[in-house]
Amino acid sequence: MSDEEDGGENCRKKLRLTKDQSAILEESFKEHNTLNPKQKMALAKRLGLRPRQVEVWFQNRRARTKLKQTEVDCEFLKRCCEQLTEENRRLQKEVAELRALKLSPQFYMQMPPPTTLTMCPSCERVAAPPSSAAAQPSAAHPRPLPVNPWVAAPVTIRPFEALHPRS
DNA sequence: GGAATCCAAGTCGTTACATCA
DNA sequence: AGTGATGTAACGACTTGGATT
Repeated sequence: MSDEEDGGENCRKKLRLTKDQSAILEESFKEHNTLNPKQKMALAKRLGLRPRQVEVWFQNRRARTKLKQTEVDCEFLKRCCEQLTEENRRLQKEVAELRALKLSPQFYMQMPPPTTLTMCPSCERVAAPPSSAAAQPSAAHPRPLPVNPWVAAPVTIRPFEALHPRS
């Protein structure tokens, strides 16, 4: 039931390529997503199509591949945004808690142990962490998101005594 | 500079399929 | 269960405009 090659002078629309034709085109597209004129002619001959049809198929395929990839990227960025929003919320909360602690120095001793940066609550200087590895992502705390320069790493403030030990 | 060619982007018309009354 | 109307995604083809040769 093939209406292939009706050969009319004004070969109007010929919709729906056969499964075999589509498969061969897909296979060829996987190898190279653009065709030079020689490849186009050869492929058209092999498929029993006009070179123009092969050309159009490749143009459409590129466009639709790009569209699909854009959708995937968009979805990924959406998830990144959600994660960053959540991290931002968490950090804001942490900052608020630390500010509250700063106003109540008697609670310094009850703070959890430091993990990353150290800061003197009086002079507000940040000291280098005991080990630089502590500031790096680890297997236990991977950072699956792409690097985002606008997102600061979590900050942990050390108690006053840690920066100004009594001799 | 103008013609020819290629490609991306946007669009249109058709087809296949799913859903519903 | 069969059927026609409707909506929608996929697809082939076309048009247009920019870039390149």
